[in-house]
Amino acid sequence: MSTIITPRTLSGFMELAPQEQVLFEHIKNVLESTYKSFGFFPIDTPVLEYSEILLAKAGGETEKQIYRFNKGDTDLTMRFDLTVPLAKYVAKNQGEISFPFRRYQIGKVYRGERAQKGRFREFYQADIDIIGDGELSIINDAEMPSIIYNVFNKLGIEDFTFRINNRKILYGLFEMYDYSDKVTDILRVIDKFDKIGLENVLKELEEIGVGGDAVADIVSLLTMQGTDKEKLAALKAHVGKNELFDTGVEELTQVLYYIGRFGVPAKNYKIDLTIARGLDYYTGTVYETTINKHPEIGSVCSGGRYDNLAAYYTKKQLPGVGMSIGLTRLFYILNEYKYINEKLKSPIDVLLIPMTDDMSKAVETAAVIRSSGINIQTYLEDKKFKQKLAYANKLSIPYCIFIGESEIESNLLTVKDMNTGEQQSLTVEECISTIKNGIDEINSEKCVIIPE
RNA sequence: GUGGGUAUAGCGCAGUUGGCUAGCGCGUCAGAUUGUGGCUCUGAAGGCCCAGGGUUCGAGUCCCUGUACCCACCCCA
Repeated sequence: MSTIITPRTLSGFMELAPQEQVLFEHIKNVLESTYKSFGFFPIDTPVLEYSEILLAKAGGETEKQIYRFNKGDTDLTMRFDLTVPLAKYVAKNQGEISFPFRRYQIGKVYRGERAQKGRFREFYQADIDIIGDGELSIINDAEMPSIIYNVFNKLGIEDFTFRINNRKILYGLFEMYDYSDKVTDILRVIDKFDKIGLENVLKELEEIGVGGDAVADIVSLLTMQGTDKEKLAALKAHVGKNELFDTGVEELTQVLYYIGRFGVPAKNYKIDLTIARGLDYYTGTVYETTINKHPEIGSVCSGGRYDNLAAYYTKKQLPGVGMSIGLTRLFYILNEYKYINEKLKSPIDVLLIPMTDDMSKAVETAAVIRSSGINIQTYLEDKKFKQKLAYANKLSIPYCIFIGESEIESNLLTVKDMNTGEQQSLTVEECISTIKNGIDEINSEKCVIIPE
């Protein structure tokens, strides 16, 4: 015998059991249908691109985390997000696209970093972006979270918070105080405020050579507690000294004004001036979203506004705004903490169990039932009756139909509801409507059930 | 890339001061008068104890090296 190779999967690559995969697909479908309901078209771009395309802007951290290799003379890179490929796509097809261009894309992306709890090397992103031709209304920045709100709402996730900021405020503020050259470092430290607290933030800032009263003032402004109104008021007190800052404050005010009009409840969003992250192409509004019960896993949906995404590929000015759900991470949280509705884990509605040697009646009946839109499998193997039932049970199939001699004789089917254990004799038509009602009831349930 | 931890059955884990013929739970498979699953009971299959070297009469247990994985940092969805 030849050598056995241990079957194993790379670290950081999620591989699901079939029943979990069904739940994953359910969630994915909710995202997709919701995105469509807001007027987004799907696109799909390759997993591999020329390195020069994907790395046009990159540099720094992203470059280190990239999967890159050569095939022959071609320098290839695996996409690490869906936004850069979108930029290429829009630049390449700008002649055919009708602006504003609303597209969604759900696909796997790759980052060669160390895997961790809730952090993967291969993961799904579910992006929505709106790209404008030359200009794009700030109101789009308020619509974005409302779309994600709808997604979460449909899934059954209610306890989450959009944390919203505007980078112009941050950049303007640091311009005011002549710290422009150190913005990136400063923001990285301030971003840790939630984790390490005010004192450590100030200490770390001093370590990177940024200290004094001016810095303390900025930090206390950015980390101030209070309502959104109070934060906006505090920001407005600084208006008039820096144009960029003023624009940022104005934009944030607009976004906050409209987000409620788009139907997002006040409990689901707030200003957080310490948010600065996301890839560095963001230039205005930025968002981060956390499931309130599991902040340790990090953001499940981030995004923001970019003034000119495709600058590397075209001279045309193409501003956009987008958000991206980290679907793999979201699923990981929901699955890990058993928040997913187990009732949805079978793609099979009915298992038809024949009890005669001749299966013709069973096979024919299954075809009739299937044509009515019910997912049905016929159990064809020669096993004991209880094993057939156990099979249905293990796969969480909600209904079984038995066809034996007495059923053939009476021309009625025995239908068993696997949850209640109840059985009844029904005609094919009755059987179809009974099962359909049951299935509809199950499918109307939410995917996610998070206990209080 | 930096720091810490872990490596024993498909999965989750025990293995006490070196004495192992290596166990337990879950899962898998098979049975408990052959048209009724989940619960229970009985039984079975399944391990080069991560790899290589060393100490020892004797190593799953101790030491060294390597590798893989996990956690944290960094960064991010």
